[in-house]
Amino acid sequence: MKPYLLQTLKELALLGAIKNKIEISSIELAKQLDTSQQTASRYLLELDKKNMISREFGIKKQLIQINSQGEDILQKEHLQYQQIFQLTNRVVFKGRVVSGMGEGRYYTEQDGYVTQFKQKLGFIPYPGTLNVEIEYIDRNKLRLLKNHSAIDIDEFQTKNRTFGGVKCFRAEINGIDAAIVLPLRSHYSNILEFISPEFLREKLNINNDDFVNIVIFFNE
Amino acid sequence: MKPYLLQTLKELALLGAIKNKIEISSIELAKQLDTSQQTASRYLLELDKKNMISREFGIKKQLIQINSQGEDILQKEHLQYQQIFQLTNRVVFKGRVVSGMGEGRYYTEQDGYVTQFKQKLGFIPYPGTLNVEIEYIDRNKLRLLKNHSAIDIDEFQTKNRTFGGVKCFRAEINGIDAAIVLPLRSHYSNILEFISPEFLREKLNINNDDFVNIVIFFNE
DNA sequence: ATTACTAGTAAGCGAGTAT
DNA sequence: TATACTCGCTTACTAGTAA
Repeated sequence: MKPYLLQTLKELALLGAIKNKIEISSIELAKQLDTSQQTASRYLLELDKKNMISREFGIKKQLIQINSQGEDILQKEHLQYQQIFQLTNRVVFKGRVVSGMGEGRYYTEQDGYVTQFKQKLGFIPYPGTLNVEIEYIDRNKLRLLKNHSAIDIDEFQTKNRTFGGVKCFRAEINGIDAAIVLPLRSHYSNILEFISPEFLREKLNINNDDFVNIVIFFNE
Repeated sequence: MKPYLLQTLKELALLGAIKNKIEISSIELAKQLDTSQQTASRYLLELDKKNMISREFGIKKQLIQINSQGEDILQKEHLQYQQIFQLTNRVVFKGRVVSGMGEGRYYTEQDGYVTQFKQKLGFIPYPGTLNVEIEYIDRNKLRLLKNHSAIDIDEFQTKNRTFGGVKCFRAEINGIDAAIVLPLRSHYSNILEFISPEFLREKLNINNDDFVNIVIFFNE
């Protein structure tokens, strides 16, 4: 979708062309878009050709209505602006499944963690973590995790050693409820570790190198 | 604001560049925008020149943050999408003050109307109506008034004649509370008639041909 | 009145490449 | 590695005007 066509579609929507036919001449539209009559006419032809709008010609002006395909595009755009300004209680990532070092299983089976997961997240994790490497471009968003208060899993002792504290956020991976765990004493990483009551690889039917969609939720 | 610069700004915002500096190379941005590295670089130069973003150059990539001017633009855009999809409980017009035929005063002083205005709108109107001719382009939105349920003022009889029913909507004119009255038995008009507890021409300090901003509210 | 074609001009694009 | 310049090519724009 060319940016100028999107703007044109938005302008038509603002004039009420989503649910109704609106009566507008190319010169009026041109004035709204601050361009020439010829350009407005061309935009309408392009939108019509792309099946974004329907047109009817009267004796004088034309009747224009945005059809479902055009409305979809506007709604997607709206969603993006909501993501920027409204839905700051969540952040969206894309990533690729990678294999862990096997240590996820060791940690997620420690009683000291398990009881806290049960209490604070409401589930006992399936042993092991699913590791997802965040897409290069989305790594900028990782710092958002530092700015939001997490669900804190406290450090604890066994007779052998100390297990460090962990931060958690509720999350979805390909639409399935899960949580991410961020060890407090670890440096910045591009890999997120997921825990879930179920075996995610099986539940989601995913393997290494598969792409997944991730949503992370912040507490209010 | 050129449409493609707006799109670029939106993409940067989606990557988190509103509150944070994000680390992004021109080639990464190019991939997001589905264009070439050179074009992405040029867009960033243009945005910088227009003071929409701030840039810092590290050894490798650049750090980019959207500044307040850029954020304003995005917020205006967001507002427009909200107007399209969310704030359908209101509609916005621009118009020009015109003189009525003097009959507004006759009608707004009829007891049969006054008591209903008091009861259903909560105020006794200042005698007379303020007439506003709706901007040509905004006339498309007038039909929205037909699709929403109004505050109904019933018809009534005096010993001399029958006064017809009227539909009302709460409204604002240049930010001041008022209401519009639409006679049921009248054809489609490009002129809206306002009533208000106060003398609007004085209160708003407006004369014929002055432009006014109108918001009309629908019940819930 | 309109819409929209033609044609000449301006703006935008990206491969190559300097830095 | 980056960013961003030059320059040839393409796309977009609008004045004039036909329909």
